[in-house]
Amino acid sequence: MLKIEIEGRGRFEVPRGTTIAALLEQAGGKISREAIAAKLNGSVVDLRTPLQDDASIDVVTFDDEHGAEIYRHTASHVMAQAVKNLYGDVRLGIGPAIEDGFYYDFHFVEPLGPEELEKIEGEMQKIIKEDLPLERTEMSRDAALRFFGEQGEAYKVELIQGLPDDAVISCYGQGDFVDLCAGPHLASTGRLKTVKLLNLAGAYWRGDEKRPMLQRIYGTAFPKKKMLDEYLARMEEAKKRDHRKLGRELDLFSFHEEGPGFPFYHPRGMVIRRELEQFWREEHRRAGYEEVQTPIILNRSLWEQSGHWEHYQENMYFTKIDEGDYAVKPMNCPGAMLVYKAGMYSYRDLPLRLAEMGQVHRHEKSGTLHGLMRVRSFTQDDAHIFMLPEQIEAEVDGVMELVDKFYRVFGFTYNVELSTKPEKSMGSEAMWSQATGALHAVLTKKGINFKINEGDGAFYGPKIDFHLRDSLGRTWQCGTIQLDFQMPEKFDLSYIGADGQKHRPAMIHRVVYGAMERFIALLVEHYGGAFPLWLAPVQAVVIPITERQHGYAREVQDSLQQEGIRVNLDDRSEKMGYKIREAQLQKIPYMLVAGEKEEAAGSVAVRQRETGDMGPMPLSEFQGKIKQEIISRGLEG
RNA sequence: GCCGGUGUAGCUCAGUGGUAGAGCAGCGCAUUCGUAAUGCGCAGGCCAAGGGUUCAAGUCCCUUCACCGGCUCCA
Repeated sequence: MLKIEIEGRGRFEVPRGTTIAALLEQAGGKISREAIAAKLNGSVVDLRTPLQDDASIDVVTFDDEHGAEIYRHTASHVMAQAVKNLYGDVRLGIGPAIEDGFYYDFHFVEPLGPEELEKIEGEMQKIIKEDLPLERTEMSRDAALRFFGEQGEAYKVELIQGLPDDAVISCYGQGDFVDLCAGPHLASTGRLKTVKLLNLAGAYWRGDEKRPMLQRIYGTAFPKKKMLDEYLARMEEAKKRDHRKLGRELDLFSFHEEGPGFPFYHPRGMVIRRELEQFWREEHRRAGYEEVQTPIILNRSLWEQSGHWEHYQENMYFTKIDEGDYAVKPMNCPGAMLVYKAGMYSYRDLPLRLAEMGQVHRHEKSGTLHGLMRVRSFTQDDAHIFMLPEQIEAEVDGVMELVDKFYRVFGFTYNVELSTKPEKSMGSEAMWSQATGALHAVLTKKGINFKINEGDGAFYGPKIDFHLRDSLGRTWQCGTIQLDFQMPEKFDLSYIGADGQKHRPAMIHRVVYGAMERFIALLVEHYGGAFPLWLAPVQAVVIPITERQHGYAREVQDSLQQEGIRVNLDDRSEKMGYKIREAQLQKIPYMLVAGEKEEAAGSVAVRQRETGDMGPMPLSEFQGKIKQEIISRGLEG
């Protein structure tokens, strides 16, 4: 008999070879119903695993770390089986679980239409009802290659060939469906409760655009119908926050066929942008930056010198002036180089922090454009820091602090990535490892959690990226800190050291917001259009109850306007309820109702967007209060 | 750029080969109202663009453009 300890349930004795599932059944209670897999001595295994030695077991349920992943991975296998049942002639790609769901990539002979999803879902239900056990089998590399080769599963064959020599090759099968898979999986298909196929998309095999494009079906699965409903409801809510929808509804910006990827800012969107810039200038002045501006169009020779001509050309726009070739800038750095070169610097002048709100143009592929998140013309809140080599760590640290300060003001949480040398790059291996090492050191020293993004650096240097999430959970790169030893070299930058000799400065490229466009898009989604007072395009609207108060309402408006408050007057011939409704929908922070009583008292009845009616308040008092709130930018102190 | 989908009034959407519709928004008139929609009326369209099939095309076919969901790429 084996002695098995079940975490939280005590010790059990079972004969050797008993499966975990059987043991859990013996243990009784909901544990056997809720178990998805088990941790056997620390590693996650199938419930169908037979026990061979004394061990301790920790049950994995849907809410545990790998629970949902295993659950949905099984769902993806069931989907693949359903697809094979329905459309025999189909080759399988890969089908992992992802955040909130799963997908499977297929190569169909005839492309699949979205109306087919329902049919596949129906077939999945059948398979679930059959409650087929998922059997794990291990096979030798040759056997596996033969097995999948005979079935014409070319992609699986490729996967097997790519496995390391010492890999255990395992398959999971349910019914007559067998898939290459490391597992673990649910014990049987019947353990799946609700599955839902969500959408259909194209995806390159192995994410490589030179390889065939497969069709990817996305879906999700939950152990309870209610959880699925909640998930779908959450997605619906998230769609309402989509900045493209709110941008139109709140009249912030627009796009036109005449300029795909080129945003048009409307007056209200422009207010947000200017407020962000103003805040940015204040903070950067405080952090020791000076501001410059460089031209949008510059001569080809500059781009050849910077390396953009060679490394970035496919993203650039070109034009001719007289007979000369010019490029529209895709980055601000070469301009900043020329600014630096216009002067003479001593080591005492460094670090020199030159900031630039620089509008750049990049030719992004048509399919990648996405509202304000991904555009072809955007303004970077750029800066180039020229410094002594020994100042690198302190400067990187300073920028990280600045980024953190900014994101905290807006209540964003972010994740950090370190991107290393890409294939297409300039500079020696030594330079790259020195620069990458420096960034790595600062991140480690600050104790920041970060992910390494192999090969994702800029062509001139490695970078630390800051990513924010949109309403649907997609992440977007915003802030970035790029360390660059290349440009100073290319442009022969120098400073005079204490020794009276010329030395080469190091340089950082960095943005905090990233791009104004993207950051605004994220703000719209983050706040659901209800901007904090200091950013709100319209901060207050005066609502007279009848025409008799129009004169007074105008006085109120004038008085607030004189104080620099963005205030509208709604003097249309509508009922108050109508005007309030509209102001609420426009997410205007304050509604100031001006009726007979208020006029007599020189007050306004204040209605706040979130809290509702706050009752009457003398106009002067409201004025002081709103001004204070604007100045504080919603921050404490 | 690639795969799939979608394009009808400012917005949201009906319209499945036989005379372009609704709600909201807009405009006009009436109404003068106390915290999320007052009533009546009037306008508003080269059905994304171009080509084709047909006696007849918003509707079927082709091409292009834009957008949406992904992939790739990136701030």
